[in-house]
Amino acid sequence: MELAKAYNPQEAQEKWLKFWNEQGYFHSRPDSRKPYTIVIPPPNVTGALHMGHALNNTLQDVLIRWRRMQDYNALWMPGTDHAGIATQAVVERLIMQQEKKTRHDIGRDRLVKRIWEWKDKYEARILGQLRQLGASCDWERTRFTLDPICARAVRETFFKMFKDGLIFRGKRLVNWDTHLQTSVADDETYTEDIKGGFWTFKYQVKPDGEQREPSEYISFSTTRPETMLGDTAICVHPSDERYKHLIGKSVTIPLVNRDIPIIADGLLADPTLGTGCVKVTPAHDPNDYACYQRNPQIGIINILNPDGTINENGGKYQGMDRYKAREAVVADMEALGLFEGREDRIIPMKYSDRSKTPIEPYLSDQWFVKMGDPPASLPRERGEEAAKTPPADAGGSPKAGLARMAMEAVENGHVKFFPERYANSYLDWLAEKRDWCISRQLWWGHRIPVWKLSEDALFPLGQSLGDRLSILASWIAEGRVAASWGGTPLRVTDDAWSLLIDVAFSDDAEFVICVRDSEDKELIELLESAGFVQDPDVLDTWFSSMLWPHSTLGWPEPTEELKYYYPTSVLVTSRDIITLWVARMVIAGLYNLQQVPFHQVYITVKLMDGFGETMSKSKGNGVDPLDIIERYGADALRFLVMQISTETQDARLPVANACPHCDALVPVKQEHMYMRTKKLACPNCKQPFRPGGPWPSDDPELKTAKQASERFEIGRNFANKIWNAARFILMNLDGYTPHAIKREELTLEDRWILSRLAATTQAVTEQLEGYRFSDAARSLYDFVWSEFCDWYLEMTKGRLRADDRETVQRVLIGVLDAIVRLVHPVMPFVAESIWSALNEVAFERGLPNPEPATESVMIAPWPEFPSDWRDAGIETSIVRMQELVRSVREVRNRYNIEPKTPLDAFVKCGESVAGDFRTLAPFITLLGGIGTLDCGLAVAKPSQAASHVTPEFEVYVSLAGLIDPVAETKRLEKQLADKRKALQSAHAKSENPNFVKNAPPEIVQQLRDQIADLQKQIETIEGNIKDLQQT
RNA sequence: GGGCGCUUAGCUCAGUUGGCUAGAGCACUAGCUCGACACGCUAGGGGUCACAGGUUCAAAUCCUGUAGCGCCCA
Repeated sequence: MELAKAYNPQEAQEKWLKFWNEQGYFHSRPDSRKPYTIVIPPPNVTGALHMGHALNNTLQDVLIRWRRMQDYNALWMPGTDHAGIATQAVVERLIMQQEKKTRHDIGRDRLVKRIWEWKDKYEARILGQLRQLGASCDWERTRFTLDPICARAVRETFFKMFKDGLIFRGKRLVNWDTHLQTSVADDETYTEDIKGGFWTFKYQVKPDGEQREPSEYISFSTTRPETMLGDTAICVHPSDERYKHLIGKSVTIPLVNRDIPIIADGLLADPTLGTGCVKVTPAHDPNDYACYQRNPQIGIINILNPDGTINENGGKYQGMDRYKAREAVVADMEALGLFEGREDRIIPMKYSDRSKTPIEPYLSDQWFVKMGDPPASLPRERGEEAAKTPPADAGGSPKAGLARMAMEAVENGHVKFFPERYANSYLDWLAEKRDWCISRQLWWGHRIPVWKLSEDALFPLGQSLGDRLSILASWIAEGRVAASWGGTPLRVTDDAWSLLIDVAFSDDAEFVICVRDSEDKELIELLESAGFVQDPDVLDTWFSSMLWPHSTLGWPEPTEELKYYYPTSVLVTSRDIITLWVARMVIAGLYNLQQVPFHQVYITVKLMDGFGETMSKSKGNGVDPLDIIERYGADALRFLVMQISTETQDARLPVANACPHCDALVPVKQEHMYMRTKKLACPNCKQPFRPGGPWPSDDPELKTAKQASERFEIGRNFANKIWNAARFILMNLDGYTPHAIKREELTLEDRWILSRLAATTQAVTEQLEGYRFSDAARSLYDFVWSEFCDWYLEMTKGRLRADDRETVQRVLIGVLDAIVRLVHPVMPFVAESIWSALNEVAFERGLPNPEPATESVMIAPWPEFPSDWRDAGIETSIVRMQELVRSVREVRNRYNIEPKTPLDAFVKCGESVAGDFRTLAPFITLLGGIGTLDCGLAVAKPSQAASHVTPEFEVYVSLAGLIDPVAETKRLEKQLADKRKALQSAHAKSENPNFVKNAPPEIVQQLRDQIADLQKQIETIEGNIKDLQQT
């Protein structure tokens, strides 16, 4: 049988994806085997997958395919994330472009419908990309964070937390996007330096009531004068002598005619900056807000409407846009003679990534999850289930809050990070125990299941107060709702009811009810008809993502899957969501199930472009995995991913444009990014093209380049190398019969390759166990290419032409079979191609005893060989042979001698080395192109010869009539100088008495041996130089 | 500002707890169409391991500092 001359990745991908799918190999269901589970980090449905996703998912597939071969019941759970704000913003922008309408124009229901359509489209695209990559996900189980199963988990978790008092309502300074009119998370903003101003104003200090002092002024500077309208204090440093006497006095803000105090705060005011004195606007500046929290007596005033105009607190400026108000404030202050100056200044300005408009810090009502520990004096406020702590698997201390529980899971080793150092980011972040703001002013997401009593609907339930309370009490008792009043969860106890009544008549505190089941329509209707309205906000996307490891398995239903697959085995993700996602998943797992969601977390490297910049679509330095798969094949992409997955943080991937005319690769330069360059001339064919990038549409005039990177060639070449090794073997299988192999039938080189195979198999297994992907790729590459192909295959060529070739055929097939299995997790397509070809001609195969093969390599057992196959002696013999062969080849190359002209070689060496060489003589002569090979202690060196000296043998290649004594002498002298230098440093070391005293004996002995070898080699080379001069 | 990393050949990267004369792939140079493979074969050139100190018998490796770069958190 004969394979095609080169491996065709496209053909293989198409064929095997279909086959695997039809066979159902990706599907897993609980059985008696040990489970191995990975949940995919769900990609956002916002857009298509990029190389970073390809990297992350390749590694997961490698692990899944490998463990599946190890007879684990492997489940890879796929799915996608609704990615609240990102997806909504994309669709809103699209609608604006196409129809010039805002979300308010089209309304909530229609917008959400449009986003679902977007989601369907991109989900299909993303899952298609994963399939092309070869991802062996269990597609039948595909989930979406907004589907009914996940929604149920979200609802139940929210309800539980609400009931346990872990969810509360609070004020918070948020990043407000005045354009989209929503808050955005910190990671949805970016900062740019802009030209701004730095204004200095002064206020008159109010004299004390008793004393009548001459007027004194206090000066301060600001980059945002309009916020003056919301100032509630002037702040100085407590140690600042200039202002000490003013602390406790007050000033009047003339524009709104309000008195504010002068306070001291060492954290906010910096005496070395400007006037040393700052204004405090708690509602519109994070630092000022922190100051307010330390000094709550100063109060807090919000001056902005959601659209960025000034509200009623801004007095006569009400209704003005904030930037118009800034001008007006400056002008008015100047008119009052309180303006002292303005200078230009570069200011870091925070922008919303979604609308590209400036962010305003804005105080608003939000829902939070409490992360800290409950106060020691209070009983643990947890539901019955969670109260069973400490969790069986997590070692949570009984009084731990959510953050503390998750920290303990890592501290106690229930969750391990690879590389270990990432545990620090996790622990540091959790240690802050900052409450988590979970509400988002969006329409796309899980709606917050809380109903509030509207202000004008008092006493809504039933006829009398008693009826109302008993209805509510019965709902709470049935577990259908949880309620809170003024932030205090209500329980059906006498004490709690009396508390309720107190609060109800004393305060305007909010009365809120959380409904457990979205299908409890009757109850919801009753609530709404009684004047309750549902909170319009949705939950932060991470609230549903944190449940992913158990929501996908059907929680809160006690499913068979949940019991079998949870906790999962490992999470593979990127380091920038350790806090946002990983930590919260641990929290959710412990809270809902008392068990960690995964035992190990592998953090992948981050991909950079050739300039060390992170890849992004907007820069145009990103790469579409499908372009790479099309150009180099999925196996090539996957191999590169393995190769760059080292323990360090970043991996650079220089990107090039593939010329659409001649296919030459043109490196991407920084000036091409961000669509800055519209047209490039190909340096090869001189034709113009448009560089790849985030272009919104095709250009009919100018073809756009696809992106590529030379670095994928290594994987493509490697796949082809394996393919051709298989091709060679399959061409030489005439007369193959399966049979057990006896050790005594094996030749030296057979035992060598089996020794190396056993070593490689063990190494790769250990490397995968330790997530050392790059090392595993290297082990495979070196063994297959540099040992099996370069040497062993060459050594079999003579034997395959001889009559007694059964043994070598069996060894060849056996090693190939093992290679294909070892390579399969990384390069499944080329592996399956070779496997199926082998199945046709050598269905029964394997070492040491042949067995019928499985129908697919996917379900073949992972190789494992007896450790006594390792043979250090034989490995040394072969290494020695390789050096001999290389030294002869080197002479041939140096003298430019035709490959066909045989060279005579004389090897002076000890008897045991000579014995090895004689055994291997057929290969040495073949591989080195040697005519006569003479070895032994008594070998005479030829008069005109090139020489090569090693500690164990000296080679002389006869060069009668060809030798150039001058050049040869020069070369030997260079060698001599190197050896002498090495000897000198070795001597210096060995003569140091401390070395002998302190170094381990084997190191000392090693050095002595080395010195002896060097001395002998130096003598020999000196002799050879002398001989050369005599010819 | 705090934390975590990185800096080794022209480029991209290895270098496991300090221990032979620092490696690989690509690129480069020279030579090979000999039936597995030009996505290849053979050989070669190329590095003061960012810099400055220190610890040690011994430092690319450990410590301190400096410079540059990246990421996370504030």
